[in-house]
Amino acid sequence: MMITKFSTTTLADKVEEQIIEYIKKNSLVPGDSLPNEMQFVEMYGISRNVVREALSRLRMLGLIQTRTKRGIIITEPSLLNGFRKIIDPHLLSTKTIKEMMGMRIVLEIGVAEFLFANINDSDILELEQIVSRQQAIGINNLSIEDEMVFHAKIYKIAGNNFISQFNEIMHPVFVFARHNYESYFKPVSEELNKLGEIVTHNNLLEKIKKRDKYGYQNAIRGHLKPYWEFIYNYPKIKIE
Amino acid sequence: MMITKFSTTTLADKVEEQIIEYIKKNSLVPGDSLPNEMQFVEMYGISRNVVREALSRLRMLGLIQTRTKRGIIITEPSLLNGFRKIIDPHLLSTKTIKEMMGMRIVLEIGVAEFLFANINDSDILELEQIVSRQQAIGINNLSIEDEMVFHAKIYKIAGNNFISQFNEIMHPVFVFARHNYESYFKPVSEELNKLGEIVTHNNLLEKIKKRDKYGYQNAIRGHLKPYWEFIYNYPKIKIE
DNA sequence: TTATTCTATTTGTAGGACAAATGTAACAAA
DNA sequence: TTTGTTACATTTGTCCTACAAATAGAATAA
Repeated sequence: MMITKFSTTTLADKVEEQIIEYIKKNSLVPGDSLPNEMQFVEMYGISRNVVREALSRLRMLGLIQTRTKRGIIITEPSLLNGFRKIIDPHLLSTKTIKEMMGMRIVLEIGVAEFLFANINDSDILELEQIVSRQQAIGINNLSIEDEMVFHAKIYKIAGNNFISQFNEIMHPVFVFARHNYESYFKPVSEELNKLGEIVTHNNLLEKIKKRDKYGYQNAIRGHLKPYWEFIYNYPKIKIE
Repeated sequence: MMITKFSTTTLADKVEEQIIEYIKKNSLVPGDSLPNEMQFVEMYGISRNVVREALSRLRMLGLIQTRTKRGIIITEPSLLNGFRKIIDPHLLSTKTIKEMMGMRIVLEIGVAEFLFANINDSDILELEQIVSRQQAIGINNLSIEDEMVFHAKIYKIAGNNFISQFNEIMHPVFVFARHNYESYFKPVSEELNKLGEIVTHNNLLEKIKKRDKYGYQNAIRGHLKPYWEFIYNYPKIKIE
């Protein structure tokens, strides 16, 4: 098998780069307008198709908006648009999925900083409602969507919209992973259960009520233990 | 001023969506090939230009590769390609920049989990070298690039490539912020200095050597205090 | 001054043409 | 038969022209 020649840069690739460069060079900010298509055609000596391909990409990323007659306007890009589009777990390697899980653990632990800085009594009330609803369902019947409600609320309290979005976008990866690698996750969960090491949302909530940040971070670590195991040990099955 | 009608979905938008849908519906994975351009033209009853615009976007995201005669092949997308392209700090609102800073704090705190799980003696040796080189330069002469070398190494030890990349991509935002909001950061730093609360890389390294995770997380919090201040207090200047 | 109409401009879409690359088949040579 | 070469057909990459749809701004009317 030949080594893949990956040097297939098209004109659209170059023009895309040039236009981004143009924005930076001229210190354009959201609200400013760009040259129109034909001007780019003349500037770079290429066909309108190519310009349109490049602009189409920037449009998708939310970097520009286009309107007839008005031309092209720069907008504040929605940072995670591209990310959202391509996160199809089926397309990700196990390595990448492990990295997503690592990201999840890091975010959950780190976000506790902001969680405990911001939380107030009414937040705790809402968390209690979520938890009691979930206890009614029963821990074993909890779907991953139910599971996520609690964590989404945590992120919301932490007050960082970007991180909330990020977590929401990664969510399908975890759903997929726990389904696709069920033969791994199931015995791990059972083992943890046997050892009495399952950490529930209620356990997390207890720490939150006590405003015990370190306790919470510890508990989160336990709560996400199956991911940790997966990252370090898959495909071997082993619990320390 | 009129309310912006944002419903300008073009055919390219729709076709892009359709093709992503096509991939999911048919459970295609990296290595599989897609219908060629003309087949999409017929499938959706549109012009080749539109198909090419849509494919051009997917190509940019790293979701597909195209080669003459061979057609279109699905590849594992590089998750952060789109993100990397649009992170131009000039285009970001202060709100978004604050969110990036929050992300930075969360990552640095959270990544300590993996840092302390993975670190070995040779890593510590390398960290010592980095720190002593930086001490030679002097803390006040440290450029933000120098500053970043230490943290990049931390992420590398933690062993999550995605997070490393993520941090690297966000880096210019911090460079920009500290430059653009210098009138805020400078007095904050001076105030911290007066209070003797500056946390250096050397301080961090001490905690690492003692394998003191909680101490490290605490120290990181201090190290990133200016960002924390910015998030909560900008444009007001205030240190608790 | 205000409301309406008209016009010119700009993006969105379609379709044709050809160049460049290359997988595949046909053929030739060992 | 196997291997190497050549020719062909297919597919992407680029360019071009044309027209529809939308609309900012000018011209006009009330």
